[in-house]
Amino acid sequence: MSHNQLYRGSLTTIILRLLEQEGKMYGYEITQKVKEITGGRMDIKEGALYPSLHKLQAEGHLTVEAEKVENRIRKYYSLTPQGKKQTLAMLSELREYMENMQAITNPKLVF
Amino acid sequence: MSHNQLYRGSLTTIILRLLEQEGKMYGYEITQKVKEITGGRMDIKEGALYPSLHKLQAEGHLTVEAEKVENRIRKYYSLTPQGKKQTLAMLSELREYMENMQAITNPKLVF
DNA sequence: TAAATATACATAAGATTCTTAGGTAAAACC
DNA sequence: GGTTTTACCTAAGAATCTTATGTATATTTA
Repeated sequence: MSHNQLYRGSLTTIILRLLEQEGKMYGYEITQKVKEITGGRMDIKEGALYPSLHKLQAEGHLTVEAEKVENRIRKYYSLTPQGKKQTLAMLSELREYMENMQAITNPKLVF
Repeated sequence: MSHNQLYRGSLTTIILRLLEQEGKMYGYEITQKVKEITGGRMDIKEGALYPSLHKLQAEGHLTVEAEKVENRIRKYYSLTPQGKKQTLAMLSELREYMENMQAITNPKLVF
């Protein structure tokens, strides 16, 4: 993801949020989208991405449909209703995480 | 830390930043401080904390001095010069992480 | 006053999530 | 024709955490 341990644990949130925005995406597309959005500062590794997608699918958060484009297979993933709920939950947890880390690293001044 | 995978990878940053602010702290004190700052929403587990402190010390980021208070041992940790550099580096990485996650989850509108 | 909780340290087994390294295959570029 | 890009995949090992357990003293509560 980025040589940086902080990214550990956030891949699921990223996948879900991108799918919520884009409707449906295939794996390789997700890696490129993340590079594009972050100006190359984040790099989703395929060894992390594909197992994550399979797990989300197994848990019922994603559905998949294969499509043949230019003689190559693409597997398009999209959110199930359960996956949409999960996305909202994880985005809310991300906000709470950031607030907590802000509170710890930038303590408010007490008079 | 918090049932939530997002926190995975941020313990080191938390320890270093608290030590930067407080000068010196002992392990148990760190767990209490984090609870206090986050209103109980974060809970550093001892099974994660102590190995982390030992690792930071082994890497040369922390020094330790034991002190006996009310017949109990406290191990006070403080930042080495190298640890201070590391703290700045990790805080900068935290900011970059948050900016990247913001960019992905709250995409700016393009007109 | 006895039991429970809080303070204070520690380690070990197992879970989870990642990186690294490898593999297959077709299209596009040089 | 060889390299890069596109597109999927898995397995071994690393890193970080949780859970469980252990030791020991002090304080609070029933």
